[in-house]
Amino acid sequence: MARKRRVLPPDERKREILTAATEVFSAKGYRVASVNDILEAAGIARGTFYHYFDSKKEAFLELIEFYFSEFELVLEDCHDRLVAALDEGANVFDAWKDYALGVFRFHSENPKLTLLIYREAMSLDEHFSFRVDELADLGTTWIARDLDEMVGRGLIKTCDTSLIATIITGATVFLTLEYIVRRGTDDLETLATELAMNQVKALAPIELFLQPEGGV
Amino acid sequence: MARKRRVLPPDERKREILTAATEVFSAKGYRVASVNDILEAAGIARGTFYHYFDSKKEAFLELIEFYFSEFELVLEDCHDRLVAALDEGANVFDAWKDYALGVFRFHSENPKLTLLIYREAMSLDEHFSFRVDELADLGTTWIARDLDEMVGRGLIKTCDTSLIATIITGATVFLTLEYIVRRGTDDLETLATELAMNQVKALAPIELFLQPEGGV
Amino acid sequence: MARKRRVLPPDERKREILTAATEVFSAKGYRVASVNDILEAAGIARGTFYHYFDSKKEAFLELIEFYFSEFELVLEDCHDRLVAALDEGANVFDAWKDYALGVFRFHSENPKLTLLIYREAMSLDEHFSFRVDELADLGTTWIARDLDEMVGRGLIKTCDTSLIATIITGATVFLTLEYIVRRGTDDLETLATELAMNQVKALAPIELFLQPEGGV
Amino acid sequence: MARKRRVLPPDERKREILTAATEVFSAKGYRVASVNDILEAAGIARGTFYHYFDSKKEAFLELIEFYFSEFELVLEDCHDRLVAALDEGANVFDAWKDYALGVFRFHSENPKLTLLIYREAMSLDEHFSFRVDELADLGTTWIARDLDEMVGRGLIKTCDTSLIATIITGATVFLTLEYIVRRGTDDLETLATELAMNQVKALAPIELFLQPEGGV
DNA sequence: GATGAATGAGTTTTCATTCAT
DNA sequence: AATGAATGAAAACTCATTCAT
Repeated sequence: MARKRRVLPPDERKREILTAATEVFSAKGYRVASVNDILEAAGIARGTFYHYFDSKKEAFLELIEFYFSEFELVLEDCHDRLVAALDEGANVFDAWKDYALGVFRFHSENPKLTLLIYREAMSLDEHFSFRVDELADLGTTWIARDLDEMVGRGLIKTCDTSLIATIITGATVFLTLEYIVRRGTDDLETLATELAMNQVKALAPIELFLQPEGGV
Repeated sequence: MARKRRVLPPDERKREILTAATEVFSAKGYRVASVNDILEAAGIARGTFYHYFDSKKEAFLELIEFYFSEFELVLEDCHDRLVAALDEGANVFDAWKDYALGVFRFHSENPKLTLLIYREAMSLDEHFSFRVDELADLGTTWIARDLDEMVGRGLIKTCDTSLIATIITGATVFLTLEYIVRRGTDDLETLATELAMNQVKALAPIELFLQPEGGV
Repeated sequence: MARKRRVLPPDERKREILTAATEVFSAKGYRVASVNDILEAAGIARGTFYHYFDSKKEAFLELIEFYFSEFELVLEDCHDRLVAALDEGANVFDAWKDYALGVFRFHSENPKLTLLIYREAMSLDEHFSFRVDELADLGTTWIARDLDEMVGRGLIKTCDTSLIATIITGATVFLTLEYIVRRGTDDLETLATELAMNQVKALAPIELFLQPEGGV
Repeated sequence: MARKRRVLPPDERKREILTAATEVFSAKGYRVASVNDILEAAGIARGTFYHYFDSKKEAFLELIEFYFSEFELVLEDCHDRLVAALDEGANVFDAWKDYALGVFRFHSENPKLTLLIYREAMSLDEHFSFRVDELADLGTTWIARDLDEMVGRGLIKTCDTSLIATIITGATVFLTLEYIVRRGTDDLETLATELAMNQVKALAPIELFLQPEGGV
């Protein structure tokens, strides 16, 4: 009675399902998206899904884990390049812009997954909160570490790097969601330039320009 | 087995239910939270809930609408005070800090509601997306308008105010969620100072301190 | 806190409620009609309804009982007049037409109640079936009795009077519902004439007119 | 506790459910019958019901549609046979009796469905009224058409065929419900004979036997 | 491996009825 | 008498998961 039996190498089939799941989860959110939606999107039968995943949740977690591991690699790479650049005496702006570009590029290559992650990150579903807390911290932690590095080198002023990291993370996330995910812009260069410039100025070690009384 | 019948004036009872609903929705999210959870939290019977609200969704929407209307008032007030301050020749930093303080204070007074809103705002549940898009724009729009105002007065440099507004919104939201909602800090003053300082510097009209080539 | 307290003599208030109930029940049917609908139609509060009736069902039964007792009176009266007419040597047609007219007139004066009764009579709700069976039989029984009377007098042919009574009841009910209730006709005279003529011919004692073979 | 899993071909299972639904709906009426009742009657789990029908209402509509389409076929067939018989010079009584027999036989084969339909037809539930109006008209329309045919051929007297059709429909419905559905009689022959005889006499073109004034 | 019919726990919602005021 | 807030049993429906084929 089976409609069609498309036999596929396990890995390929699994990837197909995960792609469909990304689509569906990012479009509807974890809760609203039903296994049915995924079946339809993937063009498979009910049983097939459960052959590859123990549950809807597990499929979702696999996507999250993928994002996490990839993003961590990106952050690691960005960090390495930042340190290398600073070691070579590059200016802060260029180094920082390069950093931002790396982050934006990663999200630009995975817009659906990005949307899915940030949605669910905020929604703090009891079942995922353990991972989600990590996510909230992941970017902030790396950035704070790199800010400390730069403060240590005297490239930026002494400051509450943790708080500034939160500011930068928020700015980055919102730019990503608004410009990359929502508007689908390709001009990551400009985005990175603006963000880097903004923070480089804000954190510049020289304080001359601010007069206590009167206009700036 | 029967619960004691607690008769209350309608307004009071409704407020009770909405408070319980805020608690529950912010703890679990709209989808996961069940009407049952609300009943328990509010200590009422099933019928009582439906006596005051046509549906779970309607109760939720009432909370959202409350946040929106209140927040809009706050933004309006902040704007008015900003313009007044600038008219009186106050410096940009003080004016901006005051602005940020207003926003932080509002969220500090409604941490549960704030969490709830930002969660659901991001989770983009099909049913609320119409409101959610507004939310994303609400802050950004007001801020962009005020940035334009300041650019016009020559108080900050000419820039893509819409993009900068996105940065500021992101920074504000993340600070709010991390420091006010999550850590429950009371020191809004410091938060506002840091945020204002950060952006006032970043947007200062004088460019002396940043050399195009070479270290900062 | 009470909106308005319209104090009324008990009987009048009760009649008001029953009128509203008739309206509502006939418009929606017993099951679909809610106590709420009745409250709205009667312009009273919840408690007031339950002050006069123990339950929705009881209010409904009161309407049914009213119909039954009134209709029984009508049938009794019709029967008496039929016998009297026959005693006086009136022709069957005139007597029968008069009979039908009585029945039609009663329903014409209570169209809402009639609709309500026939609806619910058929719907055989477990709770009312005991009454409903009676209703189904009420008309049929009386008619069968009067047919027997006429057979006895040799005014109509010998026949299965119970079966014929069913036919006549069905015809009467359908004419009532279609012409009186649905179309709201006032011309009961024609209706009665047609029905009487139809049955008087069908039951005429002379059989001449039907040739075994060929057309009628 | 778990019920044994009975796997069945979809068509068979669906038929099972519809049969159970007919049973339940005809016994309790659409409103009072619960999905639970159907589950019990069909020996299936809740989910199975909703696997085959989107809602209780849809299952009910499917039954209604089945009745309608089948009954229409019966009426069409009866009509064709009536015309054929008349063309061949058969007498009105035989032709008409055959007609009635067709209708009775159909209902005799589906007594539960018949009861269900007439119940709900009268109960005019808001959700089904659209279909119900059709039902009321379906029989009447076909009969009126066939009466016109016979009037045209001079086989019966000129008359208000629409009104007479209402009479015949009412008579037929009541005979069906009382004798076939309620008493479960098998003797459709007698029923058809009586009904046909009744109306053939009533509508005979010859008027000799009835004197306008005076006894019959 | 693949299929999809079957399951049932869990949810939202309705509404007749009760009872404190 | 009259009010309407409060109750909760019962109903419809959802959907992740299981399992016979």
